[in-house]
Amino acid sequence: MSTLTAGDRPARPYHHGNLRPALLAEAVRVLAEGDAASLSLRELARRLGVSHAAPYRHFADKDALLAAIAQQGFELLVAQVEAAAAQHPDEPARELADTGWAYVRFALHQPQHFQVMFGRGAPPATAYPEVLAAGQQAFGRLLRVIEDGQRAGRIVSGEPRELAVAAWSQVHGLAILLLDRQLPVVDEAECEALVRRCVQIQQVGLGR
Amino acid sequence: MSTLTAGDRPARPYHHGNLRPALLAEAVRVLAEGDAASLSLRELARRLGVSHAAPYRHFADKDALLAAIAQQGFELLVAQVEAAAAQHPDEPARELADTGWAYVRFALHQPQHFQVMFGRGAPPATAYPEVLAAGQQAFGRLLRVIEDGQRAGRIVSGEPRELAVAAWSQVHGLAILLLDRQLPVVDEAECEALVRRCVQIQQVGLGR
DNA sequence: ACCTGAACACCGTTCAAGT
DNA sequence: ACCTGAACACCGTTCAAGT
Repeated sequence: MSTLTAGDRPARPYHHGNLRPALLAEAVRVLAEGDAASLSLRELARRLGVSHAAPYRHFADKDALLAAIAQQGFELLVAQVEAAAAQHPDEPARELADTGWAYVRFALHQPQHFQVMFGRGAPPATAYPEVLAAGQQAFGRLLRVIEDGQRAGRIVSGEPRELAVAAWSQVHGLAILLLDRQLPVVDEAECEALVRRCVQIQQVGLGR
Repeated sequence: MSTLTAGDRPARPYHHGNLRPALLAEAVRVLAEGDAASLSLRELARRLGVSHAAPYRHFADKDALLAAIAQQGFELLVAQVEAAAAQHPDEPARELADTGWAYVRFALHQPQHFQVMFGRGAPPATAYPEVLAAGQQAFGRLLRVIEDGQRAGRIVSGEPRELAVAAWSQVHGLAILLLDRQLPVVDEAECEALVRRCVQIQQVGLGR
């Protein structure tokens, strides 16, 4: 009874060794169906066939679990933005537009991560230095696009950090409003069109 | 014992009549110290000296209470944006900048309302038609600024709704990032400078 | 009409104790 | 080293019963 014969599959494969990654993966799965507030450590433990106290061996508390997911998210975001920016390195306008759309697409495709990274029940990033660092790396990537564009004479001169904040806040706002369903958009194609149009407006200028 | 003499103050003034507004006011007070997730109906009831079941006489559930606060928030926002926009009706660039700053200032000064209106544990606006309508009224106010500017020849031509979305997402992104402390800003003066600079960048155009 | 008290099914977190 | 089980102090929500 207490030993497994060859044909048996262990009923709870997470008992030893990989509970931490299993908790993270399961959390992302649960987040896909709800928000961070309705995610519970007890439910994760239940799903993984482990006692409700077991997660506390791997995470100090619920916020620490969320912070780990946020960090993961920033790494994914950096990778995707990087890939988008790399496609047209000598067309700054297009590079910026692709970068912006990659940002919003990430928010729409990985809402679980995005929601934990920003807004709602997200743990205050300031309390988790690794998360803060991951976020700044993503910002740094955008900064490079701006600086390259300035060198190529295709982006207005000015403090690059300010221009990057302007560009970031634009796409960040779009991502949030789209996720909150505050904009009348039905499918992803419409999303992309809207985002590219807004980025274009920002490039050309709203005033006259 | 069971009657109040002239000098007595009733220990629980909310027992009859005004529990609903009292709950809303107390909720805003509690939200000032935490987020929507950590607001509890039981705590509100406790603070108001009422049983934990009493709130359910006035709100179907916790989300309904939050939706009522969100609606209040949209009304406040519309009033403040309206006041800002009215100051320089014949200088569209300035009007747009003032409107944008009024939006972000609202988010910074009334974070309790802003958080419930957008993101985090906010009740899905789609479930509360009054909230949706209040939000659209705010958007409509911005739309008017854009259209007036176009008529005056100071804002680029194009679909006004698209231009309004671009402007909205810009300031909305700024508001969220500032509230999340993702931007290195220390006081309100710096916030205002940053917001006005971003709005200016959007007006002049990022590209060249 | 409005409020109470008990009840149910949940949480996060801690801690002694087990293997 | 990692996990369990009981325990504590909370939740949201419902419902019979009180005034």
